[in-house]
Amino acid sequence: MQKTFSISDLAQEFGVTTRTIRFYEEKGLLNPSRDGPHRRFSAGDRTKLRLILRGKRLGLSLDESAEIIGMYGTPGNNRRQLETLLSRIEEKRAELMVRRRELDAMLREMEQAERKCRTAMNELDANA
Amino acid sequence: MQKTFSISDLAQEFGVTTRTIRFYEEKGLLNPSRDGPHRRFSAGDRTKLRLILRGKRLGLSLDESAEIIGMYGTPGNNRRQLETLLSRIEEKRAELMVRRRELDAMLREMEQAERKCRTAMNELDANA
DNA sequence: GATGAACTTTACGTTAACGTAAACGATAGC
DNA sequence: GCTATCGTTTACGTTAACGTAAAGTTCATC
Repeated sequence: MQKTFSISDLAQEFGVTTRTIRFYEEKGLLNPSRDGPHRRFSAGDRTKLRLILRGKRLGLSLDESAEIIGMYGTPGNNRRQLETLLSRIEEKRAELMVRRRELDAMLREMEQAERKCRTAMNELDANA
Repeated sequence: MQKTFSISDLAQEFGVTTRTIRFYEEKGLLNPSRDGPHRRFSAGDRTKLRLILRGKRLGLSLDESAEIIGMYGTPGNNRRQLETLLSRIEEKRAELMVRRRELDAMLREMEQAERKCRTAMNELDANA
């Protein structure tokens, strides 16, 4: 008795078109079950969609998001698989931390631009 | 006697092709002067290129990067212009802060995945 | 003065991520 | 039984951000 979602449910909730969702399925990022010809999305699919869209906002490609999502599942039971997974996680995490630093730098620069702007406005006021 | 850079200087320094740099000029993101037919890039151009490429890594489009770079120059002297600029800066800054929160969330999730992975490995060790 | 390296312009090609349109099926309400 | 709504598949179109190839120029150097 799990809750499921239609394609337009998800499209509306996340502000994307149904075409987008079908495209993600086509690429293997989503695996809805079928109710006749109609897609039925699980809560897991919904979560994946949320992660994909967040990844997009952060500048990740769909393939990158797929890779990251793949890291979230239950890890395998094989030693070598676990080690491979762990190193891939570490690698991605390092990448993301670099991005975070760059983002922080950009934010600081914008704060500086804002200060310059306010200073210029104050000077206008002073000369009025 | 300012230092300038050739197109291949910058291409090599930043690990992009010359085509990429010409493309950015074509789009108005860079404005090198000319030495005969050859482009001469100033330190300012170099900085802009650096900002563009950083923007790309953060998932910004070239147009978005251009907009942000435009915010860094010396602000105008007109009151209305200043107010417009200030609100655009504020808007972009808010956007970037949202991204930062999302990036942090993703990083936390990856740390969690890493812990799960390590736990699984420890269990393998224990049962050996 | 021929060669090679670095540069130029012009122009068509490519990939990711969808948009858009056509043509069709199921189902609910009037 | 007609129509509207929601879904389906198939297939070609579009945009951003370059890649790639062709054909020519300039300048140092052998």
